[in-house]
Amino acid sequence: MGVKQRRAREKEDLREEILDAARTLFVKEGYESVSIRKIADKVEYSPGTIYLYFHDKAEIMTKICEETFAKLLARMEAIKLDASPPLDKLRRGLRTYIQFGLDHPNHYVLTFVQAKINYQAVTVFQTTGMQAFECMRQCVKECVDAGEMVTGDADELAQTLWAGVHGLTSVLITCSGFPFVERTRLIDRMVHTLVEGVRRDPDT
Amino acid sequence: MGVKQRRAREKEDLREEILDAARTLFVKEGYESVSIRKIADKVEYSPGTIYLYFHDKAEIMTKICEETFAKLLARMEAIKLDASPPLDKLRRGLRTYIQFGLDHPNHYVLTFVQAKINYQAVTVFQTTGMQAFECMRQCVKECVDAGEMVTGDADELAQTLWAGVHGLTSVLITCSGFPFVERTRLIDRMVHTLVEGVRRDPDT
Amino acid sequence: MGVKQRRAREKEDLREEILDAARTLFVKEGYESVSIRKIADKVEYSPGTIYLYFHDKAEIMTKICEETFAKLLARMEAIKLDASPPLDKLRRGLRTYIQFGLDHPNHYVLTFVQAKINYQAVTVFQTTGMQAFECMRQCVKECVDAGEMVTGDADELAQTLWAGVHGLTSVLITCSGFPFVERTRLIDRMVHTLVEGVRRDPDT
Amino acid sequence: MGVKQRRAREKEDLREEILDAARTLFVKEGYESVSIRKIADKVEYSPGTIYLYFHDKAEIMTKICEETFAKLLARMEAIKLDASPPLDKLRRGLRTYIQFGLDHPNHYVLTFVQAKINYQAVTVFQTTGMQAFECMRQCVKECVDAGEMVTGDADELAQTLWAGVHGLTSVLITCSGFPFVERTRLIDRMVHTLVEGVRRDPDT
DNA sequence: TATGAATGAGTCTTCATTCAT
DNA sequence: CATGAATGAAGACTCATTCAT
Repeated sequence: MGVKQRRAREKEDLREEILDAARTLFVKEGYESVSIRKIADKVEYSPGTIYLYFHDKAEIMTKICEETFAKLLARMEAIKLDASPPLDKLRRGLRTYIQFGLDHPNHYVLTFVQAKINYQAVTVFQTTGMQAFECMRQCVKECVDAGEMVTGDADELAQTLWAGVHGLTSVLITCSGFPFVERTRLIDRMVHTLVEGVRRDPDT
Repeated sequence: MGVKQRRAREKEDLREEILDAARTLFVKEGYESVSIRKIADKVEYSPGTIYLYFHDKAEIMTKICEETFAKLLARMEAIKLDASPPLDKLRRGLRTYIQFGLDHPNHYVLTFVQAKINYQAVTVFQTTGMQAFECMRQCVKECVDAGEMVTGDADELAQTLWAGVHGLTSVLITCSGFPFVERTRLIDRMVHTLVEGVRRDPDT
Repeated sequence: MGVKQRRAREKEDLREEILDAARTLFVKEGYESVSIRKIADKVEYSPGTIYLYFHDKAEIMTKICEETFAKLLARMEAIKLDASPPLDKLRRGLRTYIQFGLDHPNHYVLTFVQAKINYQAVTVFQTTGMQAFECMRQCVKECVDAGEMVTGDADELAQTLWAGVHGLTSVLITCSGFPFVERTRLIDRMVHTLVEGVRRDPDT
Repeated sequence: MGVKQRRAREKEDLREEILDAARTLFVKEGYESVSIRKIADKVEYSPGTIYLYFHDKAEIMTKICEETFAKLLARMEAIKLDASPPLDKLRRGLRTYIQFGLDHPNHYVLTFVQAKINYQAVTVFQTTGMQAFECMRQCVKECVDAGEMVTGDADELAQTLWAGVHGLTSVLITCSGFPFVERTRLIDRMVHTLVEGVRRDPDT
């Protein structure tokens, strides 16, 4: 039985290697510009071998998106356990999202910027993707319920906050030529601005 | 001389038709997935004809980006004439940016989302693009100078605001499947949130 | 009538300009690699205009070959008037042939090297081309008749001599990288060798 | 291991078939006029397959030239072993060269006539090509050293002889329409003429 | 499991040529 | 006479995919 397991692990290993290679290449050169051959070369297997692990090129992209969402979801769900006051929890949530993008820029840009364009990995967006968004919605909901936030639809507020952090995350990753001020200052400012912007006016 | 002029106009017309067709296709299928043939088919001319109007495929993309920035810049510069109080002017600037994206979604997404990835139209980003950003920075500067805004680097603040409105604009255009709340509410909320977020605490 | 003549001359001029441009380009880049557009650009007319002067691209090549043979024939026929002793006349004929090639390397290589490959300008080879060869055959014939040459078929001898001078002419033009000894020495040597080689052994 | 070997041989076979097809077509229609498709059609494979064997069209030409020089060099080097008197050896060398061209007309004309014009296979000309020429130079040198030849630079003499035999070889192959006298007589005559032409005058 | 060979459809691009003006 | 616009066919080359081994 040991052999079978090792085989399974090895198989899983190669699968992961292929995903790694593809992700890197997709980000660097764009989905369409990456050929199966290039991926095969990078993992040092023949092009045909790729097809033993993935049905076609599109499936590779799909798997990468799924991976991304799974990773993101894991991080976001960890927030749920946070017992800080609601607004702090929200702040942490926003930071976590941005940090996730910066920690996995390839995953992030591929999934949230390229995938929407070059490829329709629709399903995963509507399942795991929504779950991740749901985490943020929860944080907002708690603030609203705690009376810490301006009155308003939790969806509306959550979508606004998400759009804000996504905006910063994506430009930080993609606009490499832009003369940004120091990254941490920008992140702090964004989080601060968004939270202050939706916070209930203290003296009302 | 009339003939020559008519000719010139017709030529300009086809040029514009090609740009329109290309823009639509690029947005729908991604730069790399759009072949010259597809563009030619769409305008109902032969592939060779495209080359009478553009040097190559890349030039088509470049021209679209230039067009976009020129349009955006025109709208943003109009803000400068606005004589409203600084914060109002800033609000108007943010709304103008978002509205521009929604009015020209193809232009916007191509230039601000795809171009950065699939293609390097570097120059125009560093010239006209920076000019457009400069408009926003000016608005921010005025608020700071008028003491209406939290103390802080104008660049830092302007970059934060831009990232915010870009975030909303891009998700509204690209995440067509997402269950957004009503668009105008979201825009209002974003503008309100960002401005309140950077505004000087009134009682300090 | 003067206008008509001028027009006719101008027309002839452009025709010649086109031939000049084409010849140069054909030699530099090869027949197939030269487009009508390149020729048109070089003479600063539109591609369509070329077709007012030549039926198609092949005809341009044909005309160049005809021109070449006409020029060659003119030079070779001048030899006929030479009243020197037969062997001297032959020597002069051989030199004239080589010199023609070196004076008009473009013409020569195009007609005698490229045309045979890229294009079949058959007719002119069999008419003017044969006339030029006939001149050489005449020279040989005179030597034979004067008893200055080894007994043998005049055709056989003439063909040998022609092959010899053609060999030298063509390698001098085309093998630009080869470390040839000084050109005049080589020409002298070739002419000397060929003539001594076919000369009647003096003591028999 | 037998399978691998058979595979390797089959691969080598197709490679050779492609070279054969290309050589024939290049000679008949000229390098530029032959498309990869035409070659593919001739060997009854798809165009893409050609690229599994050669990097690009130019490489096919390069390989043909290399093949030619290798074959020529082999024949010429065999001469070195010849123990005949110097002049006989030289005669044999000249004949060998001509015969090589007539035995491999496609190889010859491609390499020595077309390649120089349509294509720059520079390297091989300067290596193997020079080695082949060196053989002829050796033969000449031996004659000079043995006092059998007119005094003179061995390079000058060798170049003259080579130009002579090349001239005959190339016209015999390319001027198919020309009314040549019988081929063997022409060859005999050329060899005889050249050798007599450079031979030391016996009574000096 | 892995591969090497093969292919058909497609890529961007160029070109000789035509024709209305 | 001259041209600018247009095109259909073809160019070299790439690629996702299949399949026999």
